[in-house]
Amino acid sequence: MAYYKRFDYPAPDPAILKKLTEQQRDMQAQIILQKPDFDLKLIAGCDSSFIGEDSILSVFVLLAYPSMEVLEKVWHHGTVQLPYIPGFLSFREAPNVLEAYKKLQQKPDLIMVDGHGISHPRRLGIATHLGIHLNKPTMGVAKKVLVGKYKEPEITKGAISPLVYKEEVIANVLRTKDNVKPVFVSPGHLIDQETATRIAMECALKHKLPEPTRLADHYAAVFKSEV
DNA sequence: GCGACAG
DNA sequence: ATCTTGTCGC
Repeated sequence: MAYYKRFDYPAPDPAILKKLTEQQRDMQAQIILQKPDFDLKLIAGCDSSFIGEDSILSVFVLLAYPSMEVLEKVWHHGTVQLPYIPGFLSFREAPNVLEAYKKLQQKPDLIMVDGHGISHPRRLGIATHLGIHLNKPTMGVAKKVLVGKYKEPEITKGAISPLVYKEEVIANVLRTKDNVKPVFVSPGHLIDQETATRIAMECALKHKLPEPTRLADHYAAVFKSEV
């Protein structure tokens, strides 16, 4: 059996990959990046963790903005159908994430996703993917770069540096805490780069990760013991 | 051909 | 993502 590069995963069926890329092409045409029209009151944080090789646990935490008070936390446990392949993360995780989203009693004005938005080879990171499926403003906060080049931002909190890919700014490298590695903030859908960056900074209290994704990550670990 | 590669 | 020990700093 063919294996994908250095990963020990079976290579995806070429026919499946073709369908995925075609789907991405269609989604590409729908990405809207502009000043959001919402009056931000509710913001959600989203994150997934794995239990074994194909068992996934997705979590949503709903917070009041700007108080950052936790209002709801929901999760969904399921099975993934595809291996992790850089650039195709959303096809592996989004189905389960969408199931978790359905369990929220109240829907947020904006979703902050653990991962990239448009800072992706085809501008379709998981934050963008989810935004299009839900027709909801989304933004991505990633811990590591996927594509693009950047200069290290100043070492002080609040410093930003553009992430450039093919002559285009696709994210802001944002220092959310002094002397700590920066995060990569990019718009997902129905929001613009400036607003996404401002909100990420406003939600960064005492930690590197903004509260929404930090708490989603935290509760993912907590709920894991309940599965 | 050689690295790089979200979670 | 996950597997893992000690270690540095607020």
